[in-house]
Amino acid sequence: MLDPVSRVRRFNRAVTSAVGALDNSFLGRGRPLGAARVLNAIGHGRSDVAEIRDYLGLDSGLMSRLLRTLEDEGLVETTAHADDARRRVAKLTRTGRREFAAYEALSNAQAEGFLARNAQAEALLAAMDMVASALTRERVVLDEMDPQSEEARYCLGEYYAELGRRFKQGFDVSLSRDPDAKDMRRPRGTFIVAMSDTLPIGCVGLKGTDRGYAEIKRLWVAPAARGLRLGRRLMDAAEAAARELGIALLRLDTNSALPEAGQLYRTTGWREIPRFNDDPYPDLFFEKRI
Amino acid sequence: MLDPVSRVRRFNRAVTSAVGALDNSFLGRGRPLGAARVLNAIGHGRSDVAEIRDYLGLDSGLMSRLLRTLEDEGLVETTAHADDARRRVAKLTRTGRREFAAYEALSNAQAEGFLARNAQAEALLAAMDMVASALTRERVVLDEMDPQSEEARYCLGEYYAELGRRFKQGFDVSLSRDPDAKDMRRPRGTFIVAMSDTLPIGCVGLKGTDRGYAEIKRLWVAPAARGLRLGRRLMDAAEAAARELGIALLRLDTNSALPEAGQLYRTTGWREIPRFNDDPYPDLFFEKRI
DNA sequence: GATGATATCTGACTAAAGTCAGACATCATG
DNA sequence: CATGATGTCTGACTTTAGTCAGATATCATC
Repeated sequence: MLDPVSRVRRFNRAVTSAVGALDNSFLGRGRPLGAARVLNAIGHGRSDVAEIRDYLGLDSGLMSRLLRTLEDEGLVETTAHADDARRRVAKLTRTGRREFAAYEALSNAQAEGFLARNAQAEALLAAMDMVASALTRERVVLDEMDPQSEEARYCLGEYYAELGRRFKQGFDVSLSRDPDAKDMRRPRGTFIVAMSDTLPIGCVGLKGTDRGYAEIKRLWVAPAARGLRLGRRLMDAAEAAARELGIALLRLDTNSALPEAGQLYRTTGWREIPRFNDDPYPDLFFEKRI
Repeated sequence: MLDPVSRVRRFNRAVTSAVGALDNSFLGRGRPLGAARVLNAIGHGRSDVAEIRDYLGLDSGLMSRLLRTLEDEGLVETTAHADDARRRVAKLTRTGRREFAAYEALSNAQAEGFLARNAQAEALLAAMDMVASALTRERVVLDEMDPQSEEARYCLGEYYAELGRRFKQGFDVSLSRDPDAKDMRRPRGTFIVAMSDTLPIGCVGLKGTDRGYAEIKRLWVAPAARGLRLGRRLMDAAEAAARELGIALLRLDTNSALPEAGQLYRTTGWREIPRFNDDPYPDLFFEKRI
């Protein structure tokens, strides 16, 4: 009853019935679930027919028929793909967008209802983030993004907030050497965000300099995503990007108040070096030749 | 993307696909999901056909046919109910138990695999408990149980551990007036456990005395279940039980290090009274006439 | 023991989901 | 431009799920 496996299974039972309830509310719009799922996949930006089929795990025959019924209802239009006329691209018509919005409203209402029923919403959301991150860990994708994109700014905000909590003296961005966004764009550097579905759960910056090396900056992993070895994946991706950009030497600075970071660097081929800048926050400096 | 509703919806998507994967592994045993579900419901102790039908939300015709296919496979036997021959009772045959065990093994393997893939298992399990409790809050049932049952002892263990964390000086059960189990059994008193599915998530004891009042003891709500107003429900149930037992006056002691408890008592008709025992831990005393 | 209620079962459906083989157009390649 | 590969579509299925109207047996009650 109380062993870990039972707890996981209790969780499974609880969410199974919640998921079933949401499916039921979708049926309320008088369309079989299969068609509703295709409509929603298109609404969420999946346009390539093969991609949708793959995402929903449908047979090509079935997929084709579902698309046909949506076309007959006037909700979807399909056209040949611009680069390859064998492939088909689906998009919503005006009516289709309206119908999609109705499904979105159902989903949102369900989520809002759930939140409204529960006090302690923040603790609950943090728990849901954690579970969702663990469930989708195989599907975390690392995307290179502009350091001023919404996703990147979210990560950086969380990162600064965490430093503020972790450092005894707090953390004030303006005192730190805040890297210029332009140094973290190709071809000088890059900025990588780890996305779990639509939620950014980690980031790392590669900042180009004119001093014969590039710096790793802003490595952050969301609390909900710790234990998934995401820090390592982000560092690997940053190194790979550096190699692509012809960078041979990497440096970084960190603080001993972040022991898990130091640990990661030490076990992945970085070696400690003397201070190489005058930023007030770091007290540990590393270098890696790649 | 980052608003609460989106986070809930991301969670929904994550668990939807996890649930789908488990359903798929069930299909691997060559039996449609409907039949597998009935078999598993019986295996988990639901024997009454009407109860299973209700639990799974099936039409009586469909239920009947699913039972027939399981009987034809030799997995299930149905007999008339001892008290009412209209009702049917299903039980697994020897082969049925073996088949049920195979499904259990699949579920367990899935859960174990999930746990094995994730470090930080305890944090993750706590998060899953919290989410599951929130999802099933309408289905929390309060059961009177023996204070020495496994469920009760689990609750008490968690309760003591929490006091140890909350009290500056720690908490040692042996120093406290640990109520005798026999005082928390009918007809002197009772012990109530809040069960969410198979997990105990809260408890309260009603301890009979020979001093003209009964005491409320061991009110505990699992961290994962806070915010569900469970404390209030437990107290209401304890009062109702006291009334049933002809008890007119209730007392309890608590500690100001547990502010949410004091808050609950004050808002539910309890009034503070002078110390009425010499237990070293409490510093607040309440009374309520019912 | 007649009567209405209850629990299950059967027959006769429909709808939805899924499978599979081939048809057809298009693509990449030599 | 012939050839094999790829992506989608159609037709012809099967299986699963679900619905509904009686039929049948049993129960509680008068």
